[in-house]
Amino acid sequence: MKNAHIKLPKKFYTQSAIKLAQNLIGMQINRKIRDQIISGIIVEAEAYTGENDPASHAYKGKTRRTEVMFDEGGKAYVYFTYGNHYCFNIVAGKKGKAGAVLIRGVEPIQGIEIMKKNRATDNFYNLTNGPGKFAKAFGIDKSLYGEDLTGDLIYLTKPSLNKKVKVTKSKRIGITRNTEKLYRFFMKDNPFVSGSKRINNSKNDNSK
DNA sequence: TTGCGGATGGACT
DNA sequence: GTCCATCCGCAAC
Repeated sequence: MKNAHIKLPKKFYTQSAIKLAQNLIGMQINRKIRDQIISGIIVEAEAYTGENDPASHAYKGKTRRTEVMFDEGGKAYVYFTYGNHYCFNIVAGKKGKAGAVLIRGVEPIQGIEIMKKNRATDNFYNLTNGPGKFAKAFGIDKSLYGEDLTGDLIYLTKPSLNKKVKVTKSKRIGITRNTEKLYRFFMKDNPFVSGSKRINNSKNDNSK
């Protein structure tokens, strides 16, 4: 099988969560299920540093749930929230230092029929425009906790088309602590960014 | 052992 | 626009 894409090296993930979040925008994420590949471009991500970030799960220290966040960057941190939803994070930084990047929005480019099946919807623009939606569309669950992102099950690549990406930053979403920090990064004007609600076939201006 | 908060999404009005 | 289902990890007792 031809591999036009090159996997991002382990070293890429050892940068800080904040830098990693910015640099992940525009990268391609690939998921292999059985013999099928699902992939998409990351358009939205949030950084969670361990220290001095009360919004981070790792803020209170290492626990069984968060221990992978203290490991070396380049692994998957998957957690379950609100009883219904999985969220997928990429561990950042060096071993011993906590940090992770939450993937919030992805633009589908391959395996779209599988995503529609996983999400049980036909609405293309509603497949992956949110952390829980993305995880479900990509078949992500706790079995991927700690999975190496340079492996085969789920891995990141640099797209062959290396377009210049416009990255905007804002406050993070859905948290109650440390909300002022501008740790959320996203691709401007991309319909798969989660902030804009109610996206239909016709794009209305987001008045808010 | 119990109680509770949470980095959400979907159904419904 | 509003409300609510529903699981896991953690702290307290």
